[in-house]
Amino acid sequence: MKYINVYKDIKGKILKGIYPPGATLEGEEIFCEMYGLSRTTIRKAIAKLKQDGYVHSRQGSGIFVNPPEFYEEKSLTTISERIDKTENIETTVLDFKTIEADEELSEIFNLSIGSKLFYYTRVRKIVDSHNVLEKTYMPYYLFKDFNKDIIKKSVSKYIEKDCHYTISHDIKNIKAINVDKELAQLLNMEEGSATLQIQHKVYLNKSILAQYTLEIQTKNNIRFVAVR
Amino acid sequence: MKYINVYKDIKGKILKGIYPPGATLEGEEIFCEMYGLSRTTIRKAIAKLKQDGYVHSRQGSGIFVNPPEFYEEKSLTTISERIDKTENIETTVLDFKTIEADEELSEIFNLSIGSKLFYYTRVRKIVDSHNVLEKTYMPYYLFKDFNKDIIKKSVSKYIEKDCHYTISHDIKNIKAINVDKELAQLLNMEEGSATLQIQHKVYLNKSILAQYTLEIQTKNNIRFVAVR
DNA sequence: TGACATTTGTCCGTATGTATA
DNA sequence: CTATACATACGGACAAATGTC
Repeated sequence: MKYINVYKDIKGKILKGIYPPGATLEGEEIFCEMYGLSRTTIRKAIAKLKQDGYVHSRQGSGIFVNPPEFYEEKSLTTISERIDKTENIETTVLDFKTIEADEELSEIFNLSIGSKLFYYTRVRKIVDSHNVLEKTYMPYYLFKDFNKDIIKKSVSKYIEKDCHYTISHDIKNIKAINVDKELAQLLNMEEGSATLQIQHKVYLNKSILAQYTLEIQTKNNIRFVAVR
Repeated sequence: MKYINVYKDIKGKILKGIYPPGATLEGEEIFCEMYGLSRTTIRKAIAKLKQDGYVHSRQGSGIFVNPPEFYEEKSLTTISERIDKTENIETTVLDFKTIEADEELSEIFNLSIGSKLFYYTRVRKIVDSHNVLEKTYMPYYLFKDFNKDIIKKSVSKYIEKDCHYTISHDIKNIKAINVDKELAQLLNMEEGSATLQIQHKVYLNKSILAQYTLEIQTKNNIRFVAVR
């Protein structure tokens, strides 16, 4: 875990402005001496910095600090994930109950029609930012002791820490939708206007679907940065 | 470049189904013998396979082939980039002219109002798939010999190969919009319905904006996969 | 429960290739 | 042309997680 410390150290210096955007970093050899580590380890740290968009490198030239838009708001951080990092989120649970799967849901979860599912909706307000409405479905047979308190906190923590499930991957589909009457009222938007809907599926090992969420954000915008 | 050959070989076998989803790959040591390469090199190839979503690995366990949704349609490949790979695109140029920057454009490009810009619109039909409408602006002072023939082919190649500029990065913003009358006719969509608009900025070194594109796709859907 | 072999992860030192200035 | 700096590659050693007996 030495390389991760180097990564954190350099990342911190970039975020603090000690290495400003456009700056040339010390060469790999210098870093080796500075941290007293081998070049392999330094390069692993640099590789992670590159992967996360903090720096880029050119052979024969050097390692350069990227401008902030490279690493801000990257890769579609929907709110679900941000909860673990900042506590600047107000959560209101609107609804929580168990329902029976209709045809659509049974197909999504690959369960028989009528199977029990947990269903909840919540609004999350990112302080000084936008609102998010989430509608989530989770199969009952996987999460028997699921309850309302968990929803106010972090559901993903519950899945991984309390239930000891391993989250394998998630798939997000982004779509434009017209705001309906219900949404318009809840999020204070204009009926019929266009907004982004994010469909979010969380999978456990063996492609078991653990969570199906529809997210609507009042902020009609998602940004990506790609480095050549 | 040895590792990239290994990468391509294994990737090919995954795509051909020789390694089906869920399969366990040969261990690293076996690969070393098979390809006659060191473990470092094999690991570099595996690392790239992991990065591109083809496989994942667990310490103490092995290297496993991911299901197709892990590597399909990843990371928002807008059409602009796909042109280099497949020739299955029909391009129709609808408009090509020079215009003068209004307030909005002058701000986007950081130029004074009235500066000359190239402007073109084109429709691209992905064979057996969907349509894309692009509206693009490019500053005149950077691309004096720009012409209609280039637009029919690859503009990004023109920027890099012919003009010898280096593309530093690009930023994409996704937004939901209501389809207006013009769009509805061009792309055979319903007026007022919601669809995705991708705003695409291409930057050269020193944060010079070389290209500003608004893209609208008839396919109202973008997918992402993230692996834990 | 514990011991053990297997497999990936991390790390070191060194050498050579290649793009850049 | 030369020096510099990153990229690729080799081989070896130990750590940590996993699965099995």
